[in-house]
Amino acid sequence: MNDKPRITLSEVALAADVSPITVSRALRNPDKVSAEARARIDRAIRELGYVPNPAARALASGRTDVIGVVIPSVSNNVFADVMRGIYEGLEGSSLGVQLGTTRYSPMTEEQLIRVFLSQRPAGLIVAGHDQSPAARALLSAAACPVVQIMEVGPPPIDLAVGLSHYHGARAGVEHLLAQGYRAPAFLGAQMDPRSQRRLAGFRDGLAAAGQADDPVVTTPEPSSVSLGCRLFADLLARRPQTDAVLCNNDDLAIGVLFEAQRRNIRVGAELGICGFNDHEMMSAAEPALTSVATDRLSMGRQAVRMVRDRLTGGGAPRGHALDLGFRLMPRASTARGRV
Amino acid sequence: MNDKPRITLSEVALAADVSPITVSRALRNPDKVSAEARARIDRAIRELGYVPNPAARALASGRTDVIGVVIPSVSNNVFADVMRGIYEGLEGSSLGVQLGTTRYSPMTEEQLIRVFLSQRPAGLIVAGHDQSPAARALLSAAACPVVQIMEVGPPPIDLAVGLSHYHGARAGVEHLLAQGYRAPAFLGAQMDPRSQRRLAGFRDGLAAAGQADDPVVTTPEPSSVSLGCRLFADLLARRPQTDAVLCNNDDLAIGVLFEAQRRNIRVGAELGICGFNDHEMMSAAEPALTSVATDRLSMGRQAVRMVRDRLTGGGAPRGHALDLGFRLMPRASTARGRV
DNA sequence: CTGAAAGCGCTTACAG
DNA sequence: CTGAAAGCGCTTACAG
Repeated sequence: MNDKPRITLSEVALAADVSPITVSRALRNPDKVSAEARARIDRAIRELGYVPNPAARALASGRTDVIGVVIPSVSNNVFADVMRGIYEGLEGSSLGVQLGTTRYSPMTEEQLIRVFLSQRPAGLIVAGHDQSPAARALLSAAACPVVQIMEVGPPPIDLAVGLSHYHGARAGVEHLLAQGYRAPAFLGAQMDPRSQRRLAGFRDGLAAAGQADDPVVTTPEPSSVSLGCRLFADLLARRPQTDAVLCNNDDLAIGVLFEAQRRNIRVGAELGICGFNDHEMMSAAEPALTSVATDRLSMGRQAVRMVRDRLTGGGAPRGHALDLGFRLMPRASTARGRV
Repeated sequence: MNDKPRITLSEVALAADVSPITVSRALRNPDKVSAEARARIDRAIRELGYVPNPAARALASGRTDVIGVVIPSVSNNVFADVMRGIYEGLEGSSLGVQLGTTRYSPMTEEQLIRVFLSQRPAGLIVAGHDQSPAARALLSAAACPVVQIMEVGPPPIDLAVGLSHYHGARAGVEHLLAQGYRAPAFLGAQMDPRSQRRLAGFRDGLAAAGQADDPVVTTPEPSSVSLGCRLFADLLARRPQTDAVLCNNDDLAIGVLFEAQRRNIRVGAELGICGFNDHEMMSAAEPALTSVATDRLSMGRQAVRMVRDRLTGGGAPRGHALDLGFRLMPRASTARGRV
């Protein structure tokens, strides 16, 4: 591995016959440098293949061109979508991403926030509102914009973008009841704070409709299609009269669909299924599955936009929360009348 | 946003009554510092809440504690799994991840590699073997370990871990033929280099069995379940005698399953379906779907391990490629005899 | 529009 | 086992 000596800003300056400061300026505020100087500098940069050293820049300026992103997991397709939105939002900027995953542990999250903040990032994007008190204190005192994503409702530490999971789930259960299902149940995995809020929405929706029992099957295990099969089997064993399920997310809903098919239960007519997030596969399924649609992509995009707006001087004031809402997508899986 | 002045190494040194160098050493090689000094330093660090400045460290040492990861996309669940493996492999180290996505563009990939390399990362993990010539040149000259993931076969630039997509797909089509299907077809989306290799494996497998026609439907669009439905519909319109499909990946296979159900085609008996990767949902589906299993998680883990081993002095020699293999998982969707 | 000086917070050899 | 000196490659005020 050869360590070819890097080209530095001073060498560019020498080649362009200006001072290093002027090169630095040409890189950051090109319009504050004369056109002639700029031309010579650009040429020198190109010919020498100069690439700025971000560590030196960060040390000298006390800032970094990196947005820290702290999420529970990358292999959860909800966060995968959010990440894609973040990358899309970053396009055209020189900002990079430093990604950390908490595996749903507030301790790990706090540790990551501490480390990320110590690098003086350009901004921080963190999932949810349930940080540890110490983490919240760090974020409140942060010298950069902080965006809490996924959820709105609790007052943001700085900025927030997301939706109300409580109301999304409540809309789901209300839809099931409106379709004429009498004994809806809730299936949940992972049970992170957003899932808890969805469960609360489900319970309140049921209670408002005068339903007394509490038909809920949850597990802390990470969500999956096969888990959906298992949870549904458990549910039927414990509460055979169940005629509809609101699933914590779409994976579980697909699992319920498969398990119902295995048992020759007619989905729609005999069993209503509603998912959450409206993953692309929901509308492709047979029968098509009802879900509560969320816009993970724009969640990521908007989070980056909020950081970028702050960086360019403007941006929303501290305390601003952007509610992206949700949309119930009724499909054949909750069409009780039909068939 | 208050900019509270950071604690520096010198302040820790002052508090611990040693020189800054000793603090630095205690941080990097604790066993080269006396136990007493170490105790005082640890205490000072804790009490002052000192966090090292990575930019200063990077500038002074010419190195960074970050592994650059360059992949096509984060919202593809194959890469999501790989990323999780990478994070698992990182546990217990102080290394971070800088993630870049190429959106399947070799130009963007080259640009990312250039930028990442300019930051002198601890290592670089890049997807595939199809970098631009300029990118290959950069990687060959890199001062850090470079691991090409996803695939083995082409000689690695430095290190590689993956599997042969050609042989995986070939095993898939051979299985379909062995099960007695007469007219298998190939369905492909995205068609990145790995997909192309799978297609080649399919074609060679067919040809070896004496099949003359070339039943292939592909699209450059990103893969999805609904795309699987559409491609299968196209395929049936163009080649009604098709009695089995080898899908480029599991999303498409699930789409084929749903579309077959919609058309009352009996999966298994009338139509064989084989996916690729063996996503968790394949075994949960009804009927369970055959797939070629790949181990994305250990791909990520092993890639990190290779970097870490190099960093600690040892590690595999340049040119080493680790073949993780694949495993055909025969299930009901290709059980032609049954039903 | 341009530049000389100082400094960001560490680590690297080199001594002892 | 410990430390004094120099320097990594930039940017920040401050002048002019």
